[in-house]
Amino acid sequence: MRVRLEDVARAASVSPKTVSRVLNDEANVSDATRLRVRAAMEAMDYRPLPSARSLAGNRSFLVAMLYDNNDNPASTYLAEIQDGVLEACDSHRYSMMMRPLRMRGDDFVRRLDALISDHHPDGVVLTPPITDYAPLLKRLRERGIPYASVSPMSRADNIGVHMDEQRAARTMVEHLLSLGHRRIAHVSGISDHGASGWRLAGYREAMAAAGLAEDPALVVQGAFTFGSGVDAARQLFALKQRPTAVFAANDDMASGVMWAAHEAGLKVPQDLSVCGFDDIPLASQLWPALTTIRQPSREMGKMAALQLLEVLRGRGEAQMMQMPFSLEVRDSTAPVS
Amino acid sequence: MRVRLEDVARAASVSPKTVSRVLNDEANVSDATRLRVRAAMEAMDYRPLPSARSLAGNRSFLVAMLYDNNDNPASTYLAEIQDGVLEACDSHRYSMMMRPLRMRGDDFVRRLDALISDHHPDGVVLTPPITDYAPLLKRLRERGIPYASVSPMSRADNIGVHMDEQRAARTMVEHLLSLGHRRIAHVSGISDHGASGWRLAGYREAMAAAGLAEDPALVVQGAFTFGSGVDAARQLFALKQRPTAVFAANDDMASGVMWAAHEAGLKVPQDLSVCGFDDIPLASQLWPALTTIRQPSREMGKMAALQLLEVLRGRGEAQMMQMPFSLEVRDSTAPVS
DNA sequence: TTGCAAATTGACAGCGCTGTCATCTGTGTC
DNA sequence: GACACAGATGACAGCGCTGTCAATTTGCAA
Repeated sequence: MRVRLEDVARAASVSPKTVSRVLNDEANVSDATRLRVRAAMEAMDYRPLPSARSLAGNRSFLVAMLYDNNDNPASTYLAEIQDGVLEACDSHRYSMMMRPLRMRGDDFVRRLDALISDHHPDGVVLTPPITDYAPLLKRLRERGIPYASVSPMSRADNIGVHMDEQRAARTMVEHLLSLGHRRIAHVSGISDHGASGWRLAGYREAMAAAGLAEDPALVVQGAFTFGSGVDAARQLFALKQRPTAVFAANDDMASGVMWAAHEAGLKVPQDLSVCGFDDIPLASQLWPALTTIRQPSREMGKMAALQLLEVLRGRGEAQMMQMPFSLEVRDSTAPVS
Repeated sequence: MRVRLEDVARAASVSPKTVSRVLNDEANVSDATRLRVRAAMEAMDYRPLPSARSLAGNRSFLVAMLYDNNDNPASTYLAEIQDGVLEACDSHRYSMMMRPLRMRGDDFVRRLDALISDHHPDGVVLTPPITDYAPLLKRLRERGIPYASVSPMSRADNIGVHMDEQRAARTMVEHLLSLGHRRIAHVSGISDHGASGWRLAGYREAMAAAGLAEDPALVVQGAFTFGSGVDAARQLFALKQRPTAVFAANDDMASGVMWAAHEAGLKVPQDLSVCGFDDIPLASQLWPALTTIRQPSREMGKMAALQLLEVLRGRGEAQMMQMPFSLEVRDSTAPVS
C-alpha cells in the first residue's frame, strides 16, 4: 500500500497535522520537529497525494499556460517558453498544463471560465497575444486567479517578464544603417500583438534618428507567418525603387522574405540584406544564416512562471522582470553594394 | 458557491450516487432518470471537481505524454503530437500533461517512478525513443499503467499508432531513382531510434531492387540534428565520387545537407538532389523547398491517445493503428544532370 | 518562583466525490 | 396470486489530506 501522511506522522511520533505543516513549509514548527519529520518523509519516500491535498486545501498546485492556437500553430517559440515554465513549476512541485485558448470569436471569456472550472489552476501564465485581451484579464481578476505574462503590451500592474523589444528593433535597424543601407523596409506583424508595435516603433525610431523620412511603401503589414513574409516581399520587390534591406518582425517572415528573394533571383545578402527577430532554430538553418535578435524564450518562460509562483506561495516578491536581448549578426546582412 | 453533485441530485430528485452514475456513464440507470439528471447538470452548469473524483475514485483522469528531452529540444514534431494528444484527451474530458524523461543515465526507471508517484497519471503516451526502452515498459506494466506508443519499434503487444516508414523511405529513394540518380547517399539517424533502422532499411531495399550494390561510403551516420546533417554532407562531398542525391533520415538533417551544399558551392537541385523525411514546417520554408515524406504527426498523436483512452475507459477496442504517408515532391530534387 | 503571551502541537471535522452493499421496483413464471 | 430475479436506486462510509480551533508547552519578565 502507499505511504500516507498518517504513516509518516506515526513514524515521526507527531500528529498528522504537524506533518502537513512541514509538508507545506508552514510556520510554527520547531526546528527539531521539522527535521525529524523531514527525515521520516525521506526514509519512507513519502509522496503526498495531489488529489487529497487539492480537495482538502482547496488549491490544485496546477499552473496552466495559455496560448492562442489561432496564430501559433505548434510554434517553436511556444515550445521553448513551455520548457521554461515546466522547469520552474517542477522546481516548486507544481504541475503544469498547456491549454490552447482561441481568441477568435467573442466567447473566449466563456471558454476561459470552462477551462478554470474544469481544471482549477491556481494560476496561469499568459503568452502573447493572450496577454493583452482586457476582458480576459478582467475575468481572471474577478475569479481571483493570479497570472503572469510573457511580453505583455502593458508592463503596469502586471507581473511576468518582458524584453525591450523596441530598443532591440532599433539596434537591428542601426546595424543595417551601419552597413550603409538607407532604403530599409519593414515587414510588421499582426497589429494586435504588442511585439508588432514595438518592433515597428524601433524601426521608425532608428530611421528617424538617421534623418531618414519614412516611406510608407517600405512598411508592409504581415502576419508573423512564412507565407505572409513571402507576400510582403513580393510586394516590396515590385516597387520601382526596391529596398536594399528588409527587417522582418520575426524569423518566420524573414525566411519568407528570403524565399521570395530567391524566387525573384535576388542574392542574399549581395542584392538584399534580410534580418529577423526571435532567433528560432530555423534562423541558423537557413542559407545564408539569418541575422536576427536573440530572444531568450526559454528563460523568459521560466522567469514568468517563477514570478507567478511567488504569488501563489504567498510571497509579495513578484515583479515584471526585464530580460536582455542580443544582436546575432550572421550571413544574411552585408554592406550595401 | 460552486455547484456540487449533491445540488444536482437534489434538483433532479435522485440520490447523489445516481448522479455519479450518470456522470460516469455507468450502467443500470433508467433512460428517464439519465435524461433528467443530464438536464439538471446542464441547467446548473455542473462541473465535477477533479480532485474529489480522483480521491474517491482512485483515478486521476490524467494522461501524461512522455518525451525524451535529450534528443528532442523543443521540436516541432513533438509539438504537433502534443496538439493531437491534447485534442483526444479533451474530447474525453481527460487532462493531459507533457513530461520530459531524460533517457540518458541509468536511473530513468527511478525517475519514471517519481513521475508516477507525483502525478498519478491513469495512462501514458510514449514518443520515440522512449517507446523502446524495455525496462521502462516493464515498469509501466508492473505498476499497471496502460500506455500507447507513437511509432514504437515493435508493433507486437503494443497499442498506439505507427506508419510504414520503411515503405515510405523506399518510396522516397524510388523517386530519386526514377529521376536517374544512381549514386544516392543516405544520412541515417541515431541508431537506437526505430525510425533510423526503418528508413535505412527502406533505402537499402530500394537500392537493391534497382540492382545497385551498396557503397558503404554513401551511408553516413547522423543524429537527427541540423548540425549532424552538415557534418555528414561535408563528409560525402569529400568523396572522390560525390553522390548526386542525398536522402536524409529527417528534415532537420536534410536542411543541414542543403546548407553544406550551399557552403560547397553546389546548387540544389541542379548539382545535388536532397530530400528528407517528416515534412516539418521548415521543409517548405527552405529554398529550394524540400522534397520529403509527409508524416501526419498531429493525427498520430491523436490516434495514439484515443487508443489509450479506449483502454482507460475499459473498452477492449484498442489496437495498433497504421497511418498513411505521402511523398511530397517539391523543388529540392531534380533529374540527374 | 509565578504569571502571561507566544510558540508549538494536536483533535476533529469535512472537502466532494465514489465503492460497497442493501433495498426497492417491476416483470415474467408457474 | 405467490415467487424469483434482474434492474434501478439509495444509504453510508471513507478516500488522504488541511482548516479551525483548542490544548499544551515554552520563554521570559516580574
